[in-house]
Amino acid sequence: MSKELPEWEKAREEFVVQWGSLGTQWGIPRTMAQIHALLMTAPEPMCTDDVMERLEISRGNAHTNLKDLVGWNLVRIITKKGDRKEYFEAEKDVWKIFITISKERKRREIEPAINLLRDCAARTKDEAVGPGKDFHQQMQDLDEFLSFGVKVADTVISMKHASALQWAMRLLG
Amino acid sequence: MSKELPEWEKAREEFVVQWGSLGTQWGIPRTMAQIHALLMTAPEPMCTDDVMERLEISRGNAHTNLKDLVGWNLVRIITKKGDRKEYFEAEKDVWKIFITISKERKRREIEPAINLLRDCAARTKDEAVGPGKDFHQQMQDLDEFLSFGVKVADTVISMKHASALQWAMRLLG
DNA sequence: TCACACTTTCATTAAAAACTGAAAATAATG
DNA sequence: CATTATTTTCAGTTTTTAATGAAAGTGTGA
Repeated sequence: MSKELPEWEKAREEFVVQWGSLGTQWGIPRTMAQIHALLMTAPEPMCTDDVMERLEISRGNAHTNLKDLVGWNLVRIITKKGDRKEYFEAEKDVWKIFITISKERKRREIEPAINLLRDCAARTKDEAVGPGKDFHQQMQDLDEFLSFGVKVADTVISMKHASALQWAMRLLG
Repeated sequence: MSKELPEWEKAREEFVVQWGSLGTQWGIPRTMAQIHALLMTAPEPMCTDDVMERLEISRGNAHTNLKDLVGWNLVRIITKKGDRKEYFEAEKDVWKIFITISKERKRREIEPAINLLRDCAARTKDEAVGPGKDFHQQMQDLDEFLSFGVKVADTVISMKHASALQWAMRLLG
C-alpha cells in the first residue's frame, strides 16, 4: 500500500521542489531552500530523520543545512519532553522572515562590502585630480549609498509590521 | 622594467579582487563581479583584450561575462569610429545601478517565486480546514508579501534619486 | 571576393560546491 | 559506568558551475 498523498501535500511537494530550484538561482543551496520550504509549510516541527526521509537526502546533508538555517535564525530548535531528539520549526510569519533575512544579509553581505569600500576610499583620500580622484569618489559614492541603505533597513527592521505597512502605503499613494 | 602602478591603481586592484570574492558570497560568478568592479572604476571604456589582460582570464570567459553584464543592463557597448572593436562601459551612477539591479532581480527572482506561490495557493483554494488550509494561507501570505514588495519596488524604481532620498529621509526622521 | 579583425560558440578541462555515509563525539538514561 | 540514542564531523565522491582555448562565424574594407 502506497502513501496516497492528500491534495495539499502534492502542492506542498511542488512548492518544496520548486522553491529549491529558485533557491539555486538566488545563490542558496538547493537543499537548504528545500528544507526551509518544507519547514515553513510543516504543521508540526520535524526532526532530522523526518527531513531525510521526506527529501531523500543523507543525514549529513540534512544536519548541515538544518543547522545553517538555525544559523540564519530562520529555524529554531524545539525539544519535546520525554524525547531526546531535536525538532526543527521554521518561522512562518512573513514579516519576521523578511526582517530576519534583511538583518543577516546586511551583516553578511553589505557590511563587508562597506568595509572594503571604506578601505579603498581611505587609501586614495589624497588623490586630488584625474582618475585617482574619480576612483576615490566612486568608492565614496558606493559607500554612502550602501550606508544609507543600511540606515533605512535598520529603521524598517525596528518597525512593527503594521507601521511599516502604513508607511509603505503612503508611498504608494 | 615592470609596471609600477600608481597608488590608486593598487587600491583599484584590491577593490576588483575583493569585490570578486564578495560576489561569490552573493551568488554572482567571481569573474563577473570582478569585471563589473573593473569597469565601474575604469576611466575609459575597455575592450575585451583589456579585460583579459588585466584580469588574466581567457577570451571566452571575458566575452561571456561581459555579455552577461550587458544582459543585466549594468554595462553598455561603446563603439569608436575608425575602430571595429567593441568597448564596454559600466554605469557608474550608484542610484542607476541600484535601479537596474532591482529591476532585474524582480524579473528574474521575485516574479517566478510569485508565480509558484499563486499556483500552490490556487491548487489548495478549496481546503477549508486543518493543515491544508494552513498551507493555503501560507502560500497566500507569502504571495501577498512579495507582491506588495514588488509594488513598493516599482514605485521606488520610477522615482528620481532626489525624490527617493527625500522620502527616505522622512522615514529616518 | 578575399583577407583580416573581431566576436561568438562550444567541447573539454578545471575548480568549486554540494552531498554521502560512516565513524567519532556527545550526552542522556538506567 | 556502560549502554544507547542522537548529533556532529569529515574524507571521499558526485554534481554542478565556471573557465579555457581553439575553431567557427561574422562582417568590413581593400
